[in-house]
Amino acid sequence: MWFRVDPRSPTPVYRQVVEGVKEAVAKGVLASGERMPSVRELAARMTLNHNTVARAYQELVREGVIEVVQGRGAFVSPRPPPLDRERRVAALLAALRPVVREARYLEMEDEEVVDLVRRALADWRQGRGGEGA
Amino acid sequence: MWFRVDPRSPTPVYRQVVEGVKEAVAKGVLASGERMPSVRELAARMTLNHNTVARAYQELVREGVIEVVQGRGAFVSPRPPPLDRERRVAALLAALRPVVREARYLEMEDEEVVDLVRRALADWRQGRGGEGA
Amino acid sequence: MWFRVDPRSPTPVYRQVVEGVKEAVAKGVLASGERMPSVRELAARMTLNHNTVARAYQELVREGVIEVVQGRGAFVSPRPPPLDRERRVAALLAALRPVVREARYLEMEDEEVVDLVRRALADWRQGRGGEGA
Amino acid sequence: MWFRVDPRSPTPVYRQVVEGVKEAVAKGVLASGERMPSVRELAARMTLNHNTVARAYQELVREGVIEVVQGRGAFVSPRPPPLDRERRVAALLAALRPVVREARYLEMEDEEVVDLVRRALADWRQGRGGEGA
DNA sequence: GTGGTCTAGACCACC
DNA sequence: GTGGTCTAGACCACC
Repeated sequence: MWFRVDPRSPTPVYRQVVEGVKEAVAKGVLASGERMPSVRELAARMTLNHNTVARAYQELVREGVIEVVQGRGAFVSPRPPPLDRERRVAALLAALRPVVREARYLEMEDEEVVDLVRRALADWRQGRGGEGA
Repeated sequence: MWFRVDPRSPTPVYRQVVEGVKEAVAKGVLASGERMPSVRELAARMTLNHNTVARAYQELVREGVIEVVQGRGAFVSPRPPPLDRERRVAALLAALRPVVREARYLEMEDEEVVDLVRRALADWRQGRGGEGA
Repeated sequence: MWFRVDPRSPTPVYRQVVEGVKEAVAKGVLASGERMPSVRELAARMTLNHNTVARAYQELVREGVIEVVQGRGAFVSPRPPPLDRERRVAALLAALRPVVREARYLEMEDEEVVDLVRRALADWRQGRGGEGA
Repeated sequence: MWFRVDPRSPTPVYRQVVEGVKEAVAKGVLASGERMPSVRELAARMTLNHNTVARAYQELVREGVIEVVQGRGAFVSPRPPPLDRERRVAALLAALRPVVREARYLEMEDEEVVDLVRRALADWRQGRGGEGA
């Protein structure tokens, strides 16, 4: 599969599936319009409960990552339209809050934080951004 | 109080208290060595149960943010020693992963992400980093 | 159960549960990977509150003794990796301090102390290491 | 003073005083029959509450480490008679239990544990066994 | 069914 | 007065 799931992680399994799929899309492993495996197929392949995978798919639909066509299966969505994107950028900004808070607690300089971000971006590119939640 | 708590948030209330206190320390609202309100007083002021606050204090002790003196109360710690800091920087890097993942999913350029981070850092400085958990 | 708990002991009950479980693992009563009784089941069997047992389990997770799998229960961990072990040896050394102090107060010779330790190790092997906290 | 006390330690202050005095006796800093400072004097010198020191003295009497002579003050006891000693050796053996338990959990060999004990004994002799509880 | 969290209220050791 | 622990009972997310 394009990602792994750790049942011992504190992040719910269904959430890990959601993130795993998004990551696969981000990395181009799953292309726009590509057909997703069925809920039961993915569940079988990853030895997960199909209810768990179903819930993940629901969430992915809600987040606009995939689309379900009646009786024909699920497909990777085209990239979200600009408006939606704005909302996501806002979400990203919100996601940065705990990071900034911790950085401030550690009395890090702005540039130190920025350097760390660049490093995180580079890590990802080198494929080292592979697992975990 | 220096922070708010949302009982309907998925993050547990005691965790929100932990983050709230760390944020207060980061912002200088709580100074090194300053006396914390007693567990019961904070609980009363925030209309939480004393057990919930006690758990938060224990977590804060474990994270080195506060220190408890026998029957006298809790006090804000002096800043964590540099060694401890290293471990925290690593934690910060880990905290950046989901952010990077989302950014990649949004097909943002590195510099776009960096700009967003700079904005988040600036927002904080302007005191707009005030609420949420 | 594989251990007993003394509600009047100065060591908190939840701590006694932690030690009891570690002892069971050390003795092989609980094998690596084995499923732990559920929090509520153990609580019922020991006539403790489920909260107390839950706290013990959380502590055991933190110490790497058990692992919790989402909605399926807790399991005994594989043995801690060597690195972690180093830290534990240090802890063991620290735990020896009060023993040494008492021995010195009793004016015991080094070899007397060592003999006592050998005896304690043997006692354990003979299963006489069974009770107390 | 012959020892220090850490108010932030989880071990009660009065207990630290007890251990501190025993350690001083063990090290010969306080000799048999020597006069102890009065409760209030020791409290003043260590900036502790006199109630705390009083409690420690009570405990020291109970353990046979010091003796109080009506109106004349407290004195370091002569070393405990052999019978008493036996009881203490038993106590020492009991104190070894948690150490043995942890060692067993770590799957340490007997000789490894013995070596660690020798090291702890040597550490003490080199005066490195000075503080902490 | 499984663990995790929270309130409510009591009790305890320590200072 | 201060933090720590425990029982009782309710509720929740996850699988």
